[in-house]
Amino acid sequence: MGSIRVRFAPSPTGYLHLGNIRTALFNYLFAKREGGTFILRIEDTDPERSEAEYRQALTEDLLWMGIRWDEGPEVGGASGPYLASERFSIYRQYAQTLIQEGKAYHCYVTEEEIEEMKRLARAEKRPPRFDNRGRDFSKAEIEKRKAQGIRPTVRFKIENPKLKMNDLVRGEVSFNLDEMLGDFVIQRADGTPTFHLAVCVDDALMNITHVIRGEDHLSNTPKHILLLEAMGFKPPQYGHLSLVHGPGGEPLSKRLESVSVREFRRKGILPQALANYIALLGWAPGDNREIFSWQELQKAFDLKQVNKSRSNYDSQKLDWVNGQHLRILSDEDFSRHALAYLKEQKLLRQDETLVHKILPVFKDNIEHFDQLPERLEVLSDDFQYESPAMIQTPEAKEIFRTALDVLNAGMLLPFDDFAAQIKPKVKAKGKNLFMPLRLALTGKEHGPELKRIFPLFSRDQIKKRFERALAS
RNA sequence: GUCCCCAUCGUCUAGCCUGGUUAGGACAGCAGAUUUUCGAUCUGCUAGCAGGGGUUCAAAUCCCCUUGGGGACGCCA
Repeated sequence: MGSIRVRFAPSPTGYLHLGNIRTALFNYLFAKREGGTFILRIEDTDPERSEAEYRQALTEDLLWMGIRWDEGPEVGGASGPYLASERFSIYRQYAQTLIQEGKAYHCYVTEEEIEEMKRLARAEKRPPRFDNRGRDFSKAEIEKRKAQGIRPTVRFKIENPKLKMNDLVRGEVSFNLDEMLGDFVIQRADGTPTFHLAVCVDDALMNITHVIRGEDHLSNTPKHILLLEAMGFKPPQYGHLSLVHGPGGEPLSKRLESVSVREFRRKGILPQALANYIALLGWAPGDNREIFSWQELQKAFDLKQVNKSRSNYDSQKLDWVNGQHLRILSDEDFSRHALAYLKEQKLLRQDETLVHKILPVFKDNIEHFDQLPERLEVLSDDFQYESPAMIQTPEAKEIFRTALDVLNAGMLLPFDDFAAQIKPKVKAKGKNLFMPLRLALTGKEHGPELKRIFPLFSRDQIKKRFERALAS
């Protein structure tokens, strides 16, 4: 089945968020599993909202995730161009043909009239659908409106009131179009196409076999099927993914920064961890596995097992998944990824070789990379103490004095032996002994095991730190 | 309002199609172990079939209704 062709067709009107990237991922996984083709198409049909910056960000985010398109911007392909804005003349042709065949018409109804109509409908508790009034304006009426300077839209005629489809994830779905759909606009008064015309023409011309998209498009699907058929094309198979919502159940929006792909990058989430987590939203492998590598994910993912109900984003579970992925990495891979992150986010403040050497120490200890800069403060000699009170007690001072004595008495010992020497000479023990030691050495209450941190410093550095703690 | 979709622990889910399970796993929470500290790790515990009616010897599972949630109803996508 190498003939599968899917597409991800975002509009460049904001940054990609969790829901968008999930749709992209499911398309990608679905296609790759069958050896199919994944196409990226930019749906910038609305010049007013589309921005080049977002287009750039979008491809960057996709690539970061590890999603590569076989056809699309930059890479090209046989069905290009892949920017809707470069295809306007094609859409216009199809609109023209539909008009000639009597399947669409120039509509001289103004936006003001439609507003008024909808307002009325709502007031009377009727569905606010277009009443098709522009369909049979008389010649005279049209001439009159033309004379007033009204530019027409092109509307597609809805003729079939009932429609059934078989959705890849939801099964059989039927629509009663009579109640909900009026003739809809396929070309704006300024001659630009609407999304409906563009997707249908593009999907058909690009030979898309499966359209996997968000459930918000489910009610658009009858429009698309009707349009496609009117143009003489066979509609693709549709699959509508349930939407992901925020932690409180609120809908995700492109303005919600906390769920944007860029925010996850900033936070230092690994792309494979994000993919792993996102895939688990609405899909489960059937066994009890939770952690997947990219390869395992590609192998295991099956659109048939995607469930129909909505899900909520839970940052705690994402963090956990990311932590698991971090721990799977070898020390070397961890350092490489972490360093790349620090550089990308411009957070590298210390000597690179030194940082590279110390990084593995934190591998078992963090959930995402943005916790690193704070941890790396141990490398500088003048860090702030997280809880100054803890090193100012008489017991703490006693510990520091003893530590200095031990240091001065002989050579630098491994941490366990070092601690063992201090222990019998001071009153404090357990937590009360180790917390002051940790504070004096690292300035923090949390961190890796002290015996891993200890060997990274010279005897002089250690001495200085205890002297400083003693003086604080 | 109308149409469409959905409904298992607080959250993500398995089980539903093909009725018989102590309703399984994970995150979070709580407790313990370990680490002479925190974190990480390990073990255990708490917690769920939205409600009502059918069908059936038997219903999370099949059917209907109610309720709740979501989506669509744009010259946005």
